Amino acid sequence: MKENTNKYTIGIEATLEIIRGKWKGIIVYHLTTGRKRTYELRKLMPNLTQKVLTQQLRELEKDGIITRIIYNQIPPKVEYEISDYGWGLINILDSVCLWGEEHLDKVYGDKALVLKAESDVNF
Amino acid sequence: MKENTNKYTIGIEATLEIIRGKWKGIIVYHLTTGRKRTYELRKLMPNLTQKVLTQQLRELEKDGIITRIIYNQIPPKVEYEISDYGWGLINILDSVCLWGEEHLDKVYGDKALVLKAESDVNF
DNA sequence: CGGTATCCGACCTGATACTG
DNA sequence: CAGTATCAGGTCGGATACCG
Repeated sequence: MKENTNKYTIGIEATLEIIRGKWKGIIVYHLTTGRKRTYELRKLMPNLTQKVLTQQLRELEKDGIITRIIYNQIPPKVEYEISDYGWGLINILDSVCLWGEEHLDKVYGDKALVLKAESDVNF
Repeated sequence: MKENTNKYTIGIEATLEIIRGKWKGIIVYHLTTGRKRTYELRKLMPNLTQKVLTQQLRELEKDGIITRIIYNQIPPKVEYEISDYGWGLINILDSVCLWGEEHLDKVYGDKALVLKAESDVNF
């Protein structure tokens, strides 16, 4: 059943719904550097299991954030890419990320900066 | 035990962690219109139980987003207010909200606009 | 009035095994 | 290589009852 369709009161809820998934932020982050194959994503996120990865990718696809490109061949090949629509969200989230990093600085001090240095992109 | 201190890889994770709670967005939203007493918040969000409200407020407080003002008196009086630090986040989230609203338009069409009209503030 | 304690169910995530 | 199925564990939110 579950007719719990209590829709959002404010825009933030809608956005949150989309990136709430534990890994979605990181997945999208990795896609900002370019189209990726499934196993590439797996290598980039070793702690993320196949199942959950697929799951989260499906949701992101459903929300129109990413595009799934299927090469019909053997062995299978699938690539994921941020859609034009998705880029709109990402550009916005960029400032959120900056805030988040500053927040980390405040809360954890320098420790938080370690990982930051590992990437060029902010998001 | 649980030494799962796998800290964030990117800023977005930190921010998400803060507003991930199901009600946090809405709570903060209501506080944007000014300092509120506990029972005022409860009236504004009838579907939110006392326990969860307190819970989410505590977390927001821990993260420095809101301030808890305790009047030491009988009967008790407590007020919640967005901190200066919290406003920093909110200003940023504002553009996220706009995106969210547009997303709603895209996904649900006009239906999504109903609630939008009920408030002056974007967030 | 504001908050804590306890219990429970739903959901989300993860481990493992298997399919085309 | 990419994805599905199944099952188990943890976390979160919600209902209820009680305390200062």
